[in-house]
Amino acid sequence: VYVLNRQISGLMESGYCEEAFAIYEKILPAGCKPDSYTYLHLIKGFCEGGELAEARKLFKKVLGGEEDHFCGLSKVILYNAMVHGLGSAGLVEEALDLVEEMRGRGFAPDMYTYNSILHSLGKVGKVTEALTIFESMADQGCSPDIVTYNSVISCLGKAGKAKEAFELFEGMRTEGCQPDQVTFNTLISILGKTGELDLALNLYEFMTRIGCEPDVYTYTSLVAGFCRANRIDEALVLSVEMTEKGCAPNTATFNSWLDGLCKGDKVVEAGLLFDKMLLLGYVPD
RNA sequence: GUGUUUUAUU
Repeated sequence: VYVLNRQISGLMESGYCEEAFAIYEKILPAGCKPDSYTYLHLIKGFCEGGELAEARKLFKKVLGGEEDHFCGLSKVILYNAMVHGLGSAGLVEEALDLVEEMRGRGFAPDMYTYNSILHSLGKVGKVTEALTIFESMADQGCSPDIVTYNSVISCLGKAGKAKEAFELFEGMRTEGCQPDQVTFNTLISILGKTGELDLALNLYEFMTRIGCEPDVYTYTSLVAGFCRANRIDEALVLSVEMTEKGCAPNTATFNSWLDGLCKGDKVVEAGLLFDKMLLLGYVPD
């Protein structure tokens, strides 16, 4: 099963749902038995591939009946994967129903469950609902962790509540939760959208100083922010700094650069950069 | 030995 599971997982990663499922169908004939990993990879892959119906079908097959194949942890992981898949597809109500179902069967939601739900609420703009759950989760035995804070900060930022996002940034520190690279990247991105670019630069320096290395997310947020504000020269300075520090750009970074060049009426240069991007083997999206 | 959650561009 291990080998076949790895194949399923690999095919799913590359978006080959059908092919992955074909491997699954070969498990029994091969004299093996699908295990919880098999179903996790299949359910997760189908969800990511937008094949929710297939994911639901498998989920029901393996957890819908009376039979009990897997240990509690495996079942919680499968529930969490399905909750996340539904939530990411914008089906928050269905995801919440599934959380109720797991509760009813005696499986307490864990950090993954809460964090997935919070993320999907943020994604559909249900900030109030997210905050309610955020504030009550500690009573349910799940104190917010770094992922929770980062997710809710991002959710507030997307809702245009930059002030509240920074209040939560303070809040997490008073609760003894150390901000990490993702926290800073999230905040820098928010500041890039509100146009508070000098504050963004302050945070960029600060994160470095306390040992959080800026990465491609940091630089792409900064470059995009400066381009948005038509401060192309500063975007360029940051781009040079990025490469000097050995941080490789990716397609999103190229998109920001192209955007900045076009905004700066340097369409010819944008064309040249695009050619260079292709030459370097980057795939435009 | 394969395990589910958070951040960037348009």
